[in-house]
Amino acid sequence: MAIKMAIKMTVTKVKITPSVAEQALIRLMRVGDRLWRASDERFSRWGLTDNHYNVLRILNGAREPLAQTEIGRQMLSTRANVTKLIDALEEKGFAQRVACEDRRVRHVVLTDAGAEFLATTLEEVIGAAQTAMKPLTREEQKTLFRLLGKLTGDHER
Amino acid sequence: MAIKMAIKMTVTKVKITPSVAEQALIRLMRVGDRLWRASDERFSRWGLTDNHYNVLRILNGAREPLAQTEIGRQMLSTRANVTKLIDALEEKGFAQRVACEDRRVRHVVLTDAGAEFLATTLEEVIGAAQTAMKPLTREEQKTLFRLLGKLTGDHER
DNA sequence: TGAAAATAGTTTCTCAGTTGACAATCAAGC
DNA sequence: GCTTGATTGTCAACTGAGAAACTATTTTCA
Repeated sequence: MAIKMAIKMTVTKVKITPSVAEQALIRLMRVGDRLWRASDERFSRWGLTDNHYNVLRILNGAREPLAQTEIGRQMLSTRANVTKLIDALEEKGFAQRVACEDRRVRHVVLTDAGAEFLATTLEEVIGAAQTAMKPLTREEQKTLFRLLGKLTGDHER
Repeated sequence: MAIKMAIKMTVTKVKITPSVAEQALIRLMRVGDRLWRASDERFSRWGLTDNHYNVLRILNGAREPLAQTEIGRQMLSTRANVTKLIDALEEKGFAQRVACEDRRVRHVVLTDAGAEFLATTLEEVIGAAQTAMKPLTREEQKTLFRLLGKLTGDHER
């Protein structure tokens, strides 16, 4: 069916011919968004957000107890938000705040329960990553990794 | 200063050796997140979110008036959210709802003011995209685009 | 030393976005 | 035709994150 009312319609359009750069950028943001959503959905089944899980992984990877600020820095989040994330993780028994010499800071450590949770869920999380990346060959995955790194200067590390 | 209290610390750790797939996935989500933040900050100067701007671009690219549901579908957002986005854009005079034959649906069109806003801001937006993508050569940008498309099946379109 | 600046964490407020319920309208099947 | 089921948009309640103000500490340096 043709749309009839389009006769007196505003036809002012801005001519946009997206450059390669912009097309790539848009697709990148789009794919990232989609992945975040999928990830969020997965973790919500465990009553967590991906950010909570992220904290657990960071704690697990740390050799020493981390200050909350440091956690926030690693995950590009604010101190205020870290406070809330740790509150929730403590409530669940997955993390614990411990005192620090510097009485301003509170260190956070993974509890045994937190480690166990990580261990039991890890398989699924990794599996999901594998599935998400499956359309790409191993070489392509490496290329993607390298290009993304180059994009943000991370390839130097 | 060494941390002393680490003596009776929980040392339970889960051994995680991230696969190539997972590393690429994490970096992808991370980069996407960073780009969204940058984008959000840019648009906030105009009193908009990137999603508002996204709607404007979608409207601009459409040949016919779009139903709100269709807009939501294109930008992976919910109907309820589209309602609020359009409310805001109408308030600003950048978009307008028009009646439709099917009286359930409300079509949305870009107004002249909206088109003008797009035109005046486009240069900066495109410039920002160019800057963000600058670390990659044109070839690499294409590769990135292709790989991302392959990842989500978009390369078929 | 002691006052000012800096830092860590918390709290409060706000905001964009999602979920779920709802009314209005259309489509399908009997 | 008429009723049942789908679809569209809206509203209210909730959620997660950010910004700014605040407290408690520590550091700086005059």
